Amino acid sequence: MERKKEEEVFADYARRKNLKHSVQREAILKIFLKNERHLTVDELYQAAKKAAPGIGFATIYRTLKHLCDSGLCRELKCEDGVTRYEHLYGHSHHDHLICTKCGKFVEVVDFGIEKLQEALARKEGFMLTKHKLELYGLCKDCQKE
Amino acid sequence: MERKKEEEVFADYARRKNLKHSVQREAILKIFLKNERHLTVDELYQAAKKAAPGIGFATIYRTLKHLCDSGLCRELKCEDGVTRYEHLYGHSHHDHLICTKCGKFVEVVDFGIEKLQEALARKEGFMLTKHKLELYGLCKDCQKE
DNA sequence: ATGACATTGATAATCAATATCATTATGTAG
DNA sequence: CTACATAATGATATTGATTATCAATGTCAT
Repeated sequence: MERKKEEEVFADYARRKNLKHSVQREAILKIFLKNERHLTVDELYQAAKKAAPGIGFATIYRTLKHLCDSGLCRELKCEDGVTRYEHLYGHSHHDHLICTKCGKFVEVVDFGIEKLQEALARKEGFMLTKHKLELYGLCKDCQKE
Repeated sequence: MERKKEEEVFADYARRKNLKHSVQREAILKIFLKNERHLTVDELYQAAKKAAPGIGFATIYRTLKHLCDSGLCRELKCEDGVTRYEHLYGHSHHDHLICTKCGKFVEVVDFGIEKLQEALARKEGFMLTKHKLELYGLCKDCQKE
């Protein structure tokens, strides 16, 4: 039972949605797939301009929407006001550990925390659908300076 | 060792900053203090208009900035894109349990979770400074419908 | 009452994200 | 290959939230 590759997932989505090909979208997709980092719209735009000069922000936003719809990508509204995009497909649920100095993002999970969250919600009569946990601090390297 | 009242905290701040009085700011302050709920800018604006007709959004924003500076208030950027303002003074750290249907906000704390967060961060070499935990789901009432 | 200066509201400006729209590109059917 | 339907693009306008600007007004110590 092998998992489909991200490229395939998007190809399926494109077929379902009757999307046509375009160098711009392919460029953006390629950049997104090559980067496991959490990219901002601007970073994506800067990188895409190299492969497809003249590309506009609208196309970046449009393509990101497609990526999210297809299940490959997830929008992350960060505390600093910047919106970042992370890989979703094949990534199980996780939270984020974020360095407030260098901006490093680390994906973390703790089943203990997850369990306690459930218990906490139940105690208040809530039925949980999702949660968002972001831990901010200084990473090992940034503590030295 | 009694704790100062919120009114006093703001008065001290105003003195420090050489703020002058104004009916508008006093109206906003009064509304904020009377409401323990998590208010949006618009709710505050609507309420303030009754006490000070002709008041502008700029004044709401300016006053909220003062309230935050003074330590009475905290800005909360929620997942739904709406910015809310909550009471900070005298409120120890807490997280939020949010109903995605009716918008109810419940303040919660769980020391177990806090401990595990610390441990998790330590394991990754991070020194935590703050965190943000939001639990989304349906509250008891909204589950019935 | 006066002068220094904080405050206000209207308005313009900014910033991220969306919508509009004429032009261009893609792909399928002949 | 051509034609046609339609998706995609980029420029530009628009929106919504927030901030900056500025002339007019309010506050307050003297």
